[in-house]
Amino acid sequence: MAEQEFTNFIHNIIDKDLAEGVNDKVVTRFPPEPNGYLHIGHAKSICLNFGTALKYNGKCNLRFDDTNPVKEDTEYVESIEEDVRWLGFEWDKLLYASSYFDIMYDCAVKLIKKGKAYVCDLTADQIREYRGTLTEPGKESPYRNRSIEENLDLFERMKNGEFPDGAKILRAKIDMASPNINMRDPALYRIAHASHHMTGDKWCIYPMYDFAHPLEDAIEGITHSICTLEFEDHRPLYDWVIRETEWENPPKQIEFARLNLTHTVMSKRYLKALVDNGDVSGWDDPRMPTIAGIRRRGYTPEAVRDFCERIGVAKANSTVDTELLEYCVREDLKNKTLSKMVVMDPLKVTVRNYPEGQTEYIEVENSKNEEDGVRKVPFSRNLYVDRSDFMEVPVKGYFRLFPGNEVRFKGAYFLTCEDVVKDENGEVTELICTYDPETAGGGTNTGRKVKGTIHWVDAETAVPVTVNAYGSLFIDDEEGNSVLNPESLTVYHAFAEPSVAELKAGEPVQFFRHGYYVRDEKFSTPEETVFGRIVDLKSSWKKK
RNA sequence: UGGGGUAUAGCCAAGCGGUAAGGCACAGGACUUUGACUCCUGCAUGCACUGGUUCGAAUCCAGUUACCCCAGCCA
Repeated sequence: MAEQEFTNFIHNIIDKDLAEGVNDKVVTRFPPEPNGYLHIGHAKSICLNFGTALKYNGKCNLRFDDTNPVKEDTEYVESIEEDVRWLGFEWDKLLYASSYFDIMYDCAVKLIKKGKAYVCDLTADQIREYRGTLTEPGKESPYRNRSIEENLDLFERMKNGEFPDGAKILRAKIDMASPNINMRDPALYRIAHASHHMTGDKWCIYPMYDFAHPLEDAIEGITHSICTLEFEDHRPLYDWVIRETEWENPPKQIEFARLNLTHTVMSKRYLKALVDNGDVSGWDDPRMPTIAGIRRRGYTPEAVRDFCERIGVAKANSTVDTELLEYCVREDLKNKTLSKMVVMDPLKVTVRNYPEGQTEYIEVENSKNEEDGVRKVPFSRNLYVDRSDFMEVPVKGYFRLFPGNEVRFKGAYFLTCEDVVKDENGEVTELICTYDPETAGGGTNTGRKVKGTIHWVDAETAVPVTVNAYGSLFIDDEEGNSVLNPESLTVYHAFAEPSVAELKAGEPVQFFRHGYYVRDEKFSTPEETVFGRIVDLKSSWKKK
């Protein structure tokens, strides 16, 4: 695939900053809070941050924004590292916001000394009342004008653990009448007697996001701090913290719209509920929009990166059609997969005029690319074809198997359906066909043309496999809300040509007509080989 | 009804005063040992709406409308 140059409004900003000498280099960061698994929406942010650094020959850090000990866990740290690496990015430094707690504390003291922060004794409820509303200004806390000395003393005692959770809080002294609620004396430090996954019990006060994040960026020398739209209102506070704590090269916060995908729920809380309720097998269930899930489903990092570039970056809220993601997956897989013959819904075929007990080995190319070579596939009197490749009463335009019609069995012979065997319910259970020995190899030299070519497997040597056909986890209800799709998983007991037994776990393969699949080692057992569907083939026929 | 944002095709998205890129989807057609792949072709007299400025406006100005975000001691 030709590398295309994708650019976006953030690059425009950086170009300008570089041209004007605001910055002489580019340093970005991907700053997840380790409180859950990453999903495809995070992939957009990862590609943006790491990709931007790459484009400008700069650096990008992976930074865990672990300022809230009660929600964070090392398990998530590990999964995040793995996911970023899987996507193919290398961080310059692996960092933790928690390692800056000392510096942050000093910054808070500095603010107090400047008269820009104070310790407030109001309860959470009182603070909410004092904050005012969207349309009415707030009112000042009675503790707002404590002396610097008293604030210093109180804050130190907060740090020393003299007060219980919620008893006191450190606040910025900005403007209780600001139309921007974030500027109405926001909380800087709260008391939380909780054990932190990195710092243990060293601290019992923890910085709030609005205070911590700009400091983290400034400490690391981040030039462009890219975040999502909901933080736009926080930018004045971000800049305030940087300014008041007096940093020389202030980072610039730039906001972009987070990714939404059709038929996909991206909320961490909701995804966790799916896992907890047992609606899915885990965070890495192949139907989950998590990076772990799509990885196990067989999506490739190349495809995900391509997707993230194609969707672009802008400030308009939008919902990208899942079809584009699937297109990217097909696009990547089509040139790196071998093709195999697998019959999902088997229908027995007996080749009436083929010698009983005879088996021949037919040469079939492994893919469109000659360099992938050929393999031998057994053919005999008893075969299976896909039920969907036969229609007793063909609809207009159907050119596969139907009574009296001749089709090509891929790589083998031309076969004509002569008879149909049914059970007592009238179900077709078997097709009686004849083959033309003159058409060996697919009959290119007979001059006769057939419109249909279908895949098949030899009944004697076929390998039984279980195939999980993953569909959309969500569908829209009448109101257009996303609800769980009860048909998100269809299990097929299929028959495959013998060579699929050699397929390795995680190695994508194309099953003719059906799509791209991958062997799922997590489900496979010595007795049962399990494949999962990565993505369907596009077909103009199925839609008619 | 305070503040901050956003509106370009079915879905994304370029565009930054000189006459609407590109991709997905869709529709035709060619090719084909799988109806896939590949390759052609088509797809906004118009950029939320209404005015205005200008030789010229998606781009500038004014007003209007719609949608999103903000009242955690979450991030």
